[in-house]
Amino acid sequence: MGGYCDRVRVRLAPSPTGPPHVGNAYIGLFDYAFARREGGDFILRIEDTDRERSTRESEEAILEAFRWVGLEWDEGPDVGGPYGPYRQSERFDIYRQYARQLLEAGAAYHCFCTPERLADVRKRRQAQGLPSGYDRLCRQLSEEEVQRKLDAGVRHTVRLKVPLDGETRFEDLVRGAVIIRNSEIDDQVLLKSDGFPTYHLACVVDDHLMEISHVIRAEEWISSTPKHVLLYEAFGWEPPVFIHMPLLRNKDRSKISKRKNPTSLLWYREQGFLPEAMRNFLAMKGWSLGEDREVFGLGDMVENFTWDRVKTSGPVFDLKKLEWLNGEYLRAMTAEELLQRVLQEPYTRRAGERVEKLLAVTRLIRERIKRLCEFDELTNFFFEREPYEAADLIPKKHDADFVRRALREACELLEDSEDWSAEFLEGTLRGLAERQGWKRGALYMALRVAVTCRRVSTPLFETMEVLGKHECLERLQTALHKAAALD
RNA sequence: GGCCCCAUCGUCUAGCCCGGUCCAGGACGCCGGACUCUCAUUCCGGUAACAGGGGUUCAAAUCCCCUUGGGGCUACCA
Repeated sequence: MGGYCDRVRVRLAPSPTGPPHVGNAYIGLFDYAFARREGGDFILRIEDTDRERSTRESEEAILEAFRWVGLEWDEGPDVGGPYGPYRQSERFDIYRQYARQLLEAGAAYHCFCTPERLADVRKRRQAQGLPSGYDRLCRQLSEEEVQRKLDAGVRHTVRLKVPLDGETRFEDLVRGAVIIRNSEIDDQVLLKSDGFPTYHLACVVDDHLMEISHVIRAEEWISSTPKHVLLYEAFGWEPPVFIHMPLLRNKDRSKISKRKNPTSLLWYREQGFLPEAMRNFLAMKGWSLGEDREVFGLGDMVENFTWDRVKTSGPVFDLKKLEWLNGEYLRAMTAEELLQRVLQEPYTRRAGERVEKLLAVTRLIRERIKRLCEFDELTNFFFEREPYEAADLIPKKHDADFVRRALREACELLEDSEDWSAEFLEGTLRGLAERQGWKRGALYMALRVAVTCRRVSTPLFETMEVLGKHECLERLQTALHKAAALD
């Protein structure tokens, strides 16, 4: 099956025209898994043939983000390799040379048509029910005419001479045979009028020169693949194996887009999704480990990777499941590990606090945090007193009077205590409730708001222990003052 | 419009390639319950699908065809 030798070589080829895209990471994950499984090479190639939109900043962000999700490539613009350069903008001479070769062999031709005429032709053909494309006007030009126009410096492109009849087919490894009549295929532009190659030329030339054995890419490329196959034929090269992964989808099933979904890896990172959760989640789109196991690592994927477990229907990108997965990984960590992850990005502005306190706090939010970016919001009251409504102190089915009594009694009871452990606090306060005939929940709620300034918080007694006696009593006093104004 | 790809619970999926073991399994979500100082975690339980129609066959989610639906491409963007 294709290839020049048995070695598996795959490539991920992003265009640096925007923020790092989840779709790229998705494909990269499969590149990586397959390459590692087969003991092959994983190459990163930057496809910056669009000089209008490509930027260096984007390229750097992409590399950084890919590293973040855990992709490791063997060859690429940053690490080098024997098939470089790995940035297409640095390979323009190569493409021009191969385009010339095609021209000389009569497999390609110069096209002098203007964009206006092209648009016009397209419209006309579509109205006639024909495949919209170029009408091949310049394909008939005589050699003399072509030469005259070239000498006159007329702007032109170079197009592939697609066979007028017959059909082109390729065998997609996961989808089977795809066959298309050549009459449906457009005479693809290979060299733009600015002399730059199009994706199609650059991609085929590079995949050949870099000895790529398997081209793994998204489904949206299926319809260009026959053009590529024709290009391989024109060059007399053997095409690689093609694999088209399904397209990630928005909720409405359209191709995933930033209008309807967060698509930038940067966003996921900022939000505090773990790279391991991200990988796991992406791997589940279109591939399954089997045995109903959904939580698995990259290593598991590599070890068990086969193409026959890849689905071809487009999966909806479902944040809910990602969040759940993220929680699974978060809860599997120790408080120490979790805190380390919070500090390293950092996801918090509390890095300067005492480590013991940070750790104690982390222990209390470990089962409550879904994304690392929630750390500060979840723990803010440990570090500062937050404003709250006095009315919040009143538990359901109780009144202001109850609050005042409860807080006063609690203060008196705790004021002289030496012990401030959670166990002690719980025992004492439970005793208070029992003696007074109060509902425990009500007493705790009043205290919770007084101490944490919130109605929803970490467990009361552990929280009080972390806060310490002094701070707790002061907060209780504050609450008492607030409650005094209540009626 | 033309061409191509796809089709199991709301969502991700197992099963399909190698028809019977599937009145279709798991997970997320949702709903209910247990636990409980709130929230969360955890644990139980429930909800819910083979798009439709024809074939082939003793037997079809599984094979074939059609229809319908969804998606992609249709650029001198990738």
